[in-house]
Amino acid sequence: MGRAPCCDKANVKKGPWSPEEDTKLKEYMEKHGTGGNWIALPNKAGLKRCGKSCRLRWLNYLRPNLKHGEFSDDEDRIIYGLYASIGSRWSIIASQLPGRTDNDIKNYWNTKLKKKFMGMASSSSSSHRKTQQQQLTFPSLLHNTIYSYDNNISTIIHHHQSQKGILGTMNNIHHSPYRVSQDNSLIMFGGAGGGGDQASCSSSDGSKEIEYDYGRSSSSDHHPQQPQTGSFQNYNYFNGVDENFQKLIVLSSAGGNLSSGFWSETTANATTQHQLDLYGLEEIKQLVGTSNVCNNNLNNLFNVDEDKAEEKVMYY
DNA sequence: AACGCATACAACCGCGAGATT
DNA sequence: CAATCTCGCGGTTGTATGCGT
Repeated sequence: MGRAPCCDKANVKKGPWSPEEDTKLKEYMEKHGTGGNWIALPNKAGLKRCGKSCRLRWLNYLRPNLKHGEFSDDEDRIIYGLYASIGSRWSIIASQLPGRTDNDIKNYWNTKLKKKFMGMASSSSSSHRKTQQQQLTFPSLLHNTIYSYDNNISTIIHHHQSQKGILGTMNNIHHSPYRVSQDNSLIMFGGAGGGGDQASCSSSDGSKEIEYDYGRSSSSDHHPQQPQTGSFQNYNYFNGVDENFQKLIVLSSAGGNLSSGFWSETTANATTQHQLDLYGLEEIKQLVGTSNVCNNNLNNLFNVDEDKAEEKVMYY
């Protein structure tokens, strides 16, 4: 009882596009556009291709103003930062990089950036062996990055924009790493529909580090104690901003495995994990102060009805 | 020169969400 | 309100090219 195929697979060409096909598609698109229907487009354009294939070819290769070639350092920085915050949401990441496609960025990440970053992360995760250079390099990429933000959270941003330490937030994304410098506490917004938001705080040498392992919103979410290969372990992310925060507060939407939140102490011999306590919405509002995080902001960030009180808050 | 492996990137596939019927 | 359709997304695969031996 599978889904009906989008086209007659027997009569469509697959594989690489020829220059002639490219020309046909390009000319058709420039004259007519999609007409709101990719499925019907191949017939109209005289192409023996599946509509999906046409769409992909156009979006990833033929459409105007696409950038090809090397990614700049700025683009690297943005990809790093966004992947750190939201994971592999390539379309959202692409929306922050004009001229780049999600496919481009995905390929670039998988083939180059991931290795570059994992090298940095693996060396930094052995925090005791961290060099000063490593501590400085990665956070400095992100330190002053302020992404675009929507009006719903502008209050927060404006309140803190002038203060050192703000890492920024992203348009329409409610999982923004975020630091409240007042009273030296640090708040991180986590939250994804299916759960999978993990955050931990580890302390090995007296300093505090945040490990924010942003999982995927699926039932296969990995456990924070077992960081998923390829996921972002930004030990240094906050560490580079301020090592002296006193509190870690994680705000997250309903669902998921918030109860698995923990912080850990690591010594040469062992790692001791400590469960995080859960606090309710009202409590966190008292802790943080509604001038910093107002109801609307919370609701917008979490996209839930406050009355349902589904938000859970971890407070360390 | 030939081979095999690694890399880069284009393209495909299945699925979920939202729109439409 | 259910069934169907289309779009868009993210994971994966396929293929061309580069590089080392």
